[in-house]
Amino acid sequence: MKNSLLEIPVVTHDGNFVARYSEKGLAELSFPNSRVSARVVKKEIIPATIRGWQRVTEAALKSILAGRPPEKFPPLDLTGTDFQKSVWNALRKIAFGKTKSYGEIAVVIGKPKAVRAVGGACGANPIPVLIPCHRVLAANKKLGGFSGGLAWKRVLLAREGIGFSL
DNA sequence: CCCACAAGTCGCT
DNA sequence: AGCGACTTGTGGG
Repeated sequence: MKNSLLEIPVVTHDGNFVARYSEKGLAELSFPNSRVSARVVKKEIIPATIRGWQRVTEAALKSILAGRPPEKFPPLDLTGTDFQKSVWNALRKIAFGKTKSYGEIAVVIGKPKAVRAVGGACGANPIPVLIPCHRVLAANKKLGGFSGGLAWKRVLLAREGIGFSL
């Protein structure tokens, strides 16, 4: 299943993100951090279904980067443990422009003491931005960390008009 | 204020 | 089995 992932660049004003699709939907998304050798798959071999998802993904991504809530999300093909899926699911419920702390997420999934585990699951989030791991701040509204690069977390929060401490 | 530590869970070595 | 990771609350200097 992993081998059949289709890699497609998503061009935005902030650089080229890379989306990876499985037969079930969007499986991964990465920041334009390292200028990945834009290994573009020939359009002809991209199934129409995936081209449709790509269009939605691109629109959603651009909306968020422009500070607007996305209208639609592509189907997501999440791979992970039950614990991680619970966390990611909780993350998707955070309203645009709102934030939650790692501790609050832990409570939502019914394991109030698993705050640290939540951090780990967020770090393992395969689809940043669409699954708003950046809307999760530490307890005192401080930034905490971010696997995609702290700079991105700040940019994303700023675009959504979210305030935070340092 | 800064440092150390423990706790719940996952993934890599 | 051990350790680090997008944490947090507590305790001591």
